[in-house]
Amino acid sequence: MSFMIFSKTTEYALRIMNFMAMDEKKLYSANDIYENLRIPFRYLRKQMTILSKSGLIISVQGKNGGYRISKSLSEISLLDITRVAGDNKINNECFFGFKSCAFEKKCAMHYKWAAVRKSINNVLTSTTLEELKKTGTHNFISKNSLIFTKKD
Amino acid sequence: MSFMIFSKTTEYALRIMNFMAMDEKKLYSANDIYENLRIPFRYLRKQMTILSKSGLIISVQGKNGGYRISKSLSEISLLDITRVAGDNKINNECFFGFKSCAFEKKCAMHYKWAAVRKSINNVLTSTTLEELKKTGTHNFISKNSLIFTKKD
DNA sequence: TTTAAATAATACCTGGAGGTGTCATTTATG
DNA sequence: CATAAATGACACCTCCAGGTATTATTTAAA
Ligand code: SF4
Ligand code: SF4
Repeated sequence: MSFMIFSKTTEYALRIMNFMAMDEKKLYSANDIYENLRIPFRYLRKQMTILSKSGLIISVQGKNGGYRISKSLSEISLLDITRVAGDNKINNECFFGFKSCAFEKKCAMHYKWAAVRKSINNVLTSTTLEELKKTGTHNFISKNSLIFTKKD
Repeated sequence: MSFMIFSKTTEYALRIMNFMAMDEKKLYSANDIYENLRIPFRYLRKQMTILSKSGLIISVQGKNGGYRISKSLSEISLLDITRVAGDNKINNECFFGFKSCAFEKKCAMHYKWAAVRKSINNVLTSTTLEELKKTGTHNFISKNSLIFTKKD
């Protein structure tokens, strides 16, 4: 199952933050997010706690509690989000996955792959939630899908 | 542990093919490859069988047997190699990992990410083992490392 | 002050990628 | 033919990302 770039957890984090960016001042409950994104409820709860510990969102406990984006949308890049789910391995990595280069001279992939990595980093660094908010009509699955999974 | 592009198995396949490209006519035993790449021996054996079933290499059984690249180096692209280890998921995939798009209008990442995917595909499709062979001095770990792991 | 609605903490379960162990089969060579 | 050196087949183990289950804590509001 090779060739993925993001883990499922990272994808979840991206979807969640993108969804919450719809209204950056609103306090979203885990249930609100679940209803729209249908990420497995318990796992979603776990991720919300992690996101809040990361500082990207703040949590409010107790009745009518929930989560809110903690800073200006223009200050949150997609790279910031991908980083909370795991370590950004793409930066110091050889195309072949060698820990230290096996070759005396640079192989043909070295600079080509560096360029790929750079383009990924560029797009993740330069795209903010604010830009994302301006595009796309955010229906998520609630309108698109008639699949209703049970919460528990 | 997000952000990887290739699975370990795919990386192994790339290293193996790249190594065997040093001498495309030579019959390499699994042991030869192990001595140079130090991929866990039993797993390496398993992968060699898979590679040979894929048609990229042929296997010769019996004493003095081994493996040999099955066609011209210029006919084997890196994409061909990455494909044998798993399905090329990057092609039909949304940045957020949605199976079907959640939005009515394209989000800000849609075309940016398509460009990233395209650049990855370009480099994998256009780089062949032949090109790889021309660059890099192939020492692999045998010269670089003094770590000798036991085979069994 | 009691209740209900929310998050937090913690432990556990599961499937699959990566890795091992064992035996069977093939074939060159003495 | 007998042996040794190679690959093939197949079952098993291990670890961890992803997913569940349960109980504790916080707090608004009836
Ligand atoms: S030269 Fe090739 S093998 Fe060496 S680090 Fe760069 S990509 Fe990896
Ligand atoms: S528009 Fe955005 S959400 Fe929709 S498929 Fe493209 S990248 Fe995914």
